[in-house]
Formats: sequence, C-alpha cells, structure tokens
Amino acid sequence: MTEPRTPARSGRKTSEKPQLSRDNWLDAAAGEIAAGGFGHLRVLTLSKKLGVTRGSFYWHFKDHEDLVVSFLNRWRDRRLHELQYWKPKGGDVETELRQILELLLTDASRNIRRLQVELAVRDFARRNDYAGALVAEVDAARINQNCTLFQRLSGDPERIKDLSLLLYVATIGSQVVLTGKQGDAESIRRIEDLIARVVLEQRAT
Amino acid sequence: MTEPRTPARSGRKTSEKPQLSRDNWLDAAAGEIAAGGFGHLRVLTLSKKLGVTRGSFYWHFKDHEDLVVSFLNRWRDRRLHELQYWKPKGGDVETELRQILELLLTDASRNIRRLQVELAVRDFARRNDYAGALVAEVDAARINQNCTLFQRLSGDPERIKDLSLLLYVATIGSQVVLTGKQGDAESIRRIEDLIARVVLEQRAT
DNA sequence: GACAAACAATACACCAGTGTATGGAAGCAA
DNA sequence: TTGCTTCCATACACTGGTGTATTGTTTGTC
Repeated sequence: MTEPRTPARSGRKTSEKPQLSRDNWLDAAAGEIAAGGFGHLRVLTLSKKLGVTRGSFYWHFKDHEDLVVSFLNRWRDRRLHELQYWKPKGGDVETELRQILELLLTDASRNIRRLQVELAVRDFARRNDYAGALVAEVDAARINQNCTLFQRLSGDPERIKDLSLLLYVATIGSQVVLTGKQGDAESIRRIEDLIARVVLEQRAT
Repeated sequence: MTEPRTPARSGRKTSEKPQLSRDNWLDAAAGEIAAGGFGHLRVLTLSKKLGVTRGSFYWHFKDHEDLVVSFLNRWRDRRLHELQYWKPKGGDVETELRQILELLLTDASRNIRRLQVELAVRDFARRNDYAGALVAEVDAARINQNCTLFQRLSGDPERIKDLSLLLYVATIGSQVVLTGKQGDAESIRRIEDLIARVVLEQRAT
C-alpha cells in the first residue's frame, strides 16, 4: 500500500488549474447539497470533486460550519435580491396573472438544481435555527411579493393575503411533490391553469 | 477514567424493564427521525435513549439499513391503511367538503410528530430510491383518495383530478411552510376556508 | 530577482460511529 | 436441575470524517 501517489505530481501542478476562490467552493457545495442535503456535505468529498486536498478548504474557510453559514447567507441574499426583478410587465389583469403563475410554478420547476437546493435548505431549517430564520425571512418576503403582485386582483386586502399564502403554499407543495417525477411538467401546467381559472372566476363574484 | 460504571449492575438488570421488541426500536427511531431526519439516525444514540447498548439493537436488526427499511415499510403500510378510515360521513356537499378539508389540513397539522416524520421521509426519498418508491405509492393513493372524496363536487373527471392534485399539493405545502411556526393554525384555517369558498363558488359556474 | 501573500499538499492526532464476536443473565420447558 | 432460547453487555477492529500544523509551490509586486 501507500502507493507513491503519482510521484511526478508532488506539490502543486504547474499552473493548469486556476486557483480556487471562496465562491468556487460555495458553488461546489451547492452541488453536494442539492444531491444529498446539508447532512451529506463533506469537505473531504468536496475537495476531491474540486481536485484539491482539504488544505485548500481550510485556507478559504475556518471550518465546516463556516462553509455552511456562508452558503446559507449567500442563498438568502440571492433569493431576496432576485425578487426585485419579478415585476409584472403590465397588460390586462388576466395576462398579468398568467405571467405571475408561470413565473412561480412552471419557470421555477425548470431549474432543478436550484429547486433541490431550496428543498435542502428548507429541510435543514427544521433542525437548524439559523437556517430557520433565513427561510422564514425569505418566505415572508416572497409572500409579501405575491401580495403586491395580486394587488390588482382584488380590493379586499385580507383576500389578497389569503390568496398569496395559498399560492405560495401550492408552489412549495408542487416543488416537494412533483420534482423529478415524469409528467411533473404537465401536472404543474394544469395546476397553474386551474389556479388561474379559479382566481379569475372568483374575481367576478 | 474508566469509571467502574456502577459495578453492581453488571450483566442485566433484575427484571425492571420489560424487554424491547422490534417495534419499540422502530418507535424510538421515529422520534429520532422526526427530530433530525434519516441522516441523523444513529443506532448508538438510539440505544442510549432506550437505556440499552447496541448489543440489543443488533439482535433485533441485521444492521442500520435493516432499521431504515423496516421503518419505511411500516410507515408505508400505516399511511396506506389509514386511508380506509377517511370516508366522509355524509351530509350535503358543502359540509362534506368542509369535513374533507379539515381532515387534510387542520387535523393533519395538529399531529406534529407524524408530520415531521412525513417530511423526513419525503426528504430522504430525494436521495433514496426505495423511499422514493414508497412515497410515490403513498402520494398516488392519497391523490386517488382525494378524487373519490371529490366525486360529488363535479361531473368532469378531469376537473376532479386537477382539484385533487391542487388540494394535495396545497396540503403538503402547508405542512412544509407552516409547521412549527406560531400562527400556523390560524393560517391553515384560513387557507382551508379559502379553498372551500373557491371550490364551492366555482362549482356554481 | 527578492519577498510576501495566496494557495495547496502532506501528515498527524483525534473522534464518532458501525459491525462483529463473544460472553453472560433471565426466563421457560422438560 | 439441566438445557435451550431470548435478550443484552462488553470489548475490539475498522472506517470515514474533522481539524491543525507544517511544509511546499505559485503569483504578483516593488
């Protein structure tokens, strides 16, 4: 045993790979988290996938917890930031509603990786207070966003809040139940359509 | 160090505790899984909580995997079996709908422990094929159940399927987003109410 | 071209957890 | 009583993972 470990490669490679940044590690961590959740995030396997040893990791991060916290913070920041760009482009009420629904359901379900990370964070939040706080923050921001998107659909603010919450809950539920299954795209489209019809028909009453 | 470890207690205690059964272990495992998910299920900590050593565990189970698979099977069996008892007690359509919704949303959200286990299983299913198959099985059975419950609400079978799926997705979503938060009971009740109104109003069209 | 800073490899100590082998203790039956 | 079965304790070997200390190797900069 003790294999010479490719002796011609002692020390560092001759400038083949660009050096790793903190963000590179976080991106790689995203892959691991998406695949196995926070519980399976190992700096050892992470290092292997990046083609370096743990020596690099412990230069960029204090420890394993530092990685997790940094990842969560970046996730929170990005999720809050992206909400700014979700403004309806105008049009009549129906097309606006369709836009919103497509954004929240169909579009969101396409980015599998992002979705898996979200579910992992949400699961981690059940046993980690810090993650729980971040998820609560993001949830609140999104529901609030839904409220402003629904502004033109009803005059009753209470009704708007209920609708927003229902839509959000249905969104998350779709992601949990339908991710990765075949036929999920079709199911999501139908749910989207049903909600649209329901909301519009109900608006008339 | 090496503390004599209460020398008067070598071997076995004198018939204080009743001996453990396989089901006892599974029940204890449920607690661990509810709290930390499958990733944190340790036979060591499980043994400690039951007040025995791992020697007992490895008598009842072949190994760690045996425990997990047995737990999943029992979970599946129980979830499928309980569906038999969810028959509406009759009455007019509106009260029947209210009954169904209360059963699926409010009632379900009360049993926190059961809910946490469900979420843990669902999360585990994302990286474990066997768990994934069981969850798919249970999901299908429940959605199918919803269909039969909605039988009297519409004549269009397609519409029934869509409504059932939406309701199921909203149910799971509520559990994911609202579990353990304060004010969740109120939110769930409002969602329940909103769905009821929406379905009933929509039925008239 | 020297020097410091950035980055990575190596080696070590250490720990939590699994699985296994084996030796009891309690209960039950003949 | 003997002996078998059931259940649990104890001890050991082993694995996979963390964190840390130390020593390279690049890269940029003056």
